[in-house]
Amino acid sequence: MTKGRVTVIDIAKAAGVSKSTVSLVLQGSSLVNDGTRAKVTAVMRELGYVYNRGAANLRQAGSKSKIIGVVVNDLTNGFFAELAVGVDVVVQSAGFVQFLSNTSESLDRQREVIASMREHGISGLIMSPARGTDAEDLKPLVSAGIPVVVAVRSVAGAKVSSVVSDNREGIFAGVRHLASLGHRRTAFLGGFRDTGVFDDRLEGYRAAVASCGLEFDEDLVVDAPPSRAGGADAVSRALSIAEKPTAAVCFNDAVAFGVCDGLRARQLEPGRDFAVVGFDDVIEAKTAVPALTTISVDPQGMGRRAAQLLLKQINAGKAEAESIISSVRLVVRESCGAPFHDSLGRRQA
Amino acid sequence: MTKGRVTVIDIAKAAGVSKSTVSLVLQGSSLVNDGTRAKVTAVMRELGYVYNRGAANLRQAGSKSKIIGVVVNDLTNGFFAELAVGVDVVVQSAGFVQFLSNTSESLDRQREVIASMREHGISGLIMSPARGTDAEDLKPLVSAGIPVVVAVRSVAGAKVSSVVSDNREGIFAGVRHLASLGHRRTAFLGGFRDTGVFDDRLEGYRAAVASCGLEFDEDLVVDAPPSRAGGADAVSRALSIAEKPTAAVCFNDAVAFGVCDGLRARQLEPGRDFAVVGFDDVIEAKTAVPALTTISVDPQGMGRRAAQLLLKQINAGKAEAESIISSVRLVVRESCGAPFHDSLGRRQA
DNA sequence: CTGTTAGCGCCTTCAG
DNA sequence: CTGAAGGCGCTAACAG
Repeated sequence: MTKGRVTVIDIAKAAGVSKSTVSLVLQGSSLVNDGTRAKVTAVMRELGYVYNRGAANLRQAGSKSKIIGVVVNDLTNGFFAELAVGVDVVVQSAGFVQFLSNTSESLDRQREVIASMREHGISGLIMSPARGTDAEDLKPLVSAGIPVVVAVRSVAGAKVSSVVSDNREGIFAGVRHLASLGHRRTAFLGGFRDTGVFDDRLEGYRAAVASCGLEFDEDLVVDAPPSRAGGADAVSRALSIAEKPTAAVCFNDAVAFGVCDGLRARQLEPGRDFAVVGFDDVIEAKTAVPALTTISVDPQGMGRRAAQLLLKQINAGKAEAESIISSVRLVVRESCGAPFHDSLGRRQA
Repeated sequence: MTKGRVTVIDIAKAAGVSKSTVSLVLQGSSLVNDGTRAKVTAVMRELGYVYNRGAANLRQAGSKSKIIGVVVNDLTNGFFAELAVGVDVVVQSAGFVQFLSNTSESLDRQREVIASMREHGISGLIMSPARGTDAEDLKPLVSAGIPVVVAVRSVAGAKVSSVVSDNREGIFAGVRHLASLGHRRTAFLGGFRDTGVFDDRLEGYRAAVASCGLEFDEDLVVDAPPSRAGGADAVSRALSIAEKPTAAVCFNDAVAFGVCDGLRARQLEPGRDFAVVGFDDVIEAKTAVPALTTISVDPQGMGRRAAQLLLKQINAGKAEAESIISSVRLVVRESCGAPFHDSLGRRQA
């Protein structure tokens, strides 16, 4: 049974037709007699034939491999896992399969996996780039005519399509929401300063502060790793300054959770003693009993959109880069309350 | 620059050697002059040559495609995302790439992706099977000589290797831990009854109850979807019975979080008014300020082990199925306390 | 509608 | 150490 692979020739012989006929059946061509087709498919099933895409792909001039590469900076982060799932959904239903690799924010690793993917002849690439990714890194891809879509994080100067969320607007809305509840000192917590996403969100923060007639205070911007631990750290630093904030918008939900941890460690109840707004809506937030008000982006949706964009470009042969800014939504959870605070972060009345 | 693909012929011509020489260089053969090798590699870089694995693979009799398939039932679940990352780590460092697909527990989808992967000539498959996966589903793979490793969930009757955690022992330890703290009525919450994992864990529960000289009460076993919402539901059902439990071991961490949600909704503080033990250690638990005592399994570690096992089998050509039972660890978090309770779940003293 | 004839890009003899 | 053939499994023209 394991006597070498079953090929079109085998099934042609067994079905008493020629290989070309088999090939036509394989491609669902209408040029073949229904009876013949039935017989051929029957034989294929019987012999346990499996199509060899590698060979087909080799023959077919171009490189329509039906495989698309997906590179993610941190699959361990629920947000990116959801993104990958979103991509997978449309990729799968389009008859493609996805190479998925995790870079753990390592540029070297990213280079390696992209190289490896190229060797396998991917017909397109979707990536949420590792921090520090340069337009130069994508250069070889685009000059080889491989469509690329970057997601979540954009790569400055790269002539590729992108799907990013409306970072500026999200934070803007969050800060204004808090301001409308009476908060006059809202901190911006978490995130790495060397990223475009941080820049965009910080810009939203500044804009909102300005538009509310408040004063921008550099001390209220506390960078930290975008993790739960980072959030706990950030809030403790934020609360150690003279004029304490009474609320915070967080770089992402992981940070927000960490901020809650940090608050509780100081006997402050998030949502009651200190208002917290998260960003990104990772898994926990979705499946949870409401805990935080969040600026919600739909990672699966972004993944789907990125994949659709990529497929469009693959099918179109060649199209210029296109950018999608995925809109965000402020989700106010009733249960987290919206207290007014004094300048020490204590609840008023 | 996009004038068709650069092939070995192109680079041979440009370097003034024959294609075979180039081929030898590609495989790092020692049969080639150092000077020649240098020149060839230089030309390769210059012309932007990319190795075509598809073609190589086609020629090389067998099907050592350097790609391994990974099928996961729910990538959205941090546990499985970690598993995939673990697999990726060793797969990548072995020079393979991974096809990763998500089945969302759909058997149809699972069949499709496996078929698709076969067409692409995967040299091995790692899967955490969708619920209801049958030994029959894996039959074609094994009879085609493709090594398969199932992870997390075993498939009864399938002659494939597996890497599962010690479910029985984990729950056993959890229940005994609670008993040692004085809990005499510990519930077992969450999980689907139609899975082998549930069976194993339930068996551990029964064994522990017996070994502690307690009475087994069917009412204390509450099945529910292994999600946060399921956990909230399960605990509310568990607390609605006459003789209330004072503690619970949970099917997994998602359930445990849900249980905490449910407790808080009833003004009970988890860890103080009701002891909760989680299982699986998904991301939240690891990055969190300690919240729960958990029965900890290391999903990345399982992924790594599964991948190593698979690679071993791939390299060995053929080996019989091998099973690894990944040990678990009871992690007691100080901060969650270990209170004694009365039969109403109220804290004593 | 079906059979024949060439290769896709690469790797493996097998001689030079 | 290098060059010349042949073929992996499949598809793309053409003939029949």
